[in-house]
Amino acid sequence: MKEVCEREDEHEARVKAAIESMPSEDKIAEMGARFKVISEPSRLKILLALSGGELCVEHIAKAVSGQQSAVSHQLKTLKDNKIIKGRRDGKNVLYSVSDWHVLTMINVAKEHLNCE
Amino acid sequence: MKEVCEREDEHEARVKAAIESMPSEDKIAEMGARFKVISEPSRLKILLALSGGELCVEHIAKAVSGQQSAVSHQLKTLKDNKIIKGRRDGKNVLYSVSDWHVLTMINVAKEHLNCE
DNA sequence: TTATGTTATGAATATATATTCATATGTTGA
DNA sequence: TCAACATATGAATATATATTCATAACATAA
Repeated sequence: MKEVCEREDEHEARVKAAIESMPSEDKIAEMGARFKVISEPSRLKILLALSGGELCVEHIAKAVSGQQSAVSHQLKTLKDNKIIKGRRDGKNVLYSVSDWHVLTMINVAKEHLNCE
Repeated sequence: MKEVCEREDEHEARVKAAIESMPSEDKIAEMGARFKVISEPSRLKILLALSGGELCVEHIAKAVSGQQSAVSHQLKTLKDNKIIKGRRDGKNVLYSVSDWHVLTMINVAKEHLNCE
């Protein structure tokens, strides 16, 4: 086995541990997909808006100053990735955050920003 | 003011609150950038590998089964976004996660996945 | 059923960015 | 200074996806 750096033993053990505990490609892809969905500013704004409670599409659009069509596309993406859920209420569909994990992550990210 | 849906008062109050507490465009862009950087599977793998401690570039490449050049590009992106930091150690550069917030987010995401 | 209001979606365009290859830069020891 | 190794980077290509416009689908009330 070729020596890679000055700290071969220490690093080699970590590489081994990393490989063994590395989630499957599928799991990683799914985790990444969640982060990616949250990462887009337009969707992040929607989530921040929804953190106060459920809203209908037009009200979401008002809250984020976006167009109906764009917001609807974004809502679909968020829903497909199980970040939010929707329920019909008469003519409207009311959306809300589906999981506290999402809000936790967003709050940790906010905190991260403030720590600098 | 035009009525938007059946729950006008409730929603209107939330829209107002959302707009008032909405972070600046810059802050949102920065938060989004962080999530985006973490979202790419190749970079997520690197972070998972680094969660066990610092590693040099070639060992990172081994841990994630990636090529040196690609890994180096990814490391630069992670570093530019303050997700990781590097320190020189002789011929090598050792990288490590720069902030517990990052690991917290990743762990919350893992948990989120397992809850389904 | 029709008119109206609300939300969703298909297609096109524009933009962003991950990866690769080739090569440059930087570090150490002889 | 030179040789060998480790890491970084520029440019090109390929791919992904956000937004817009136009329109479809759905729900309600009359």
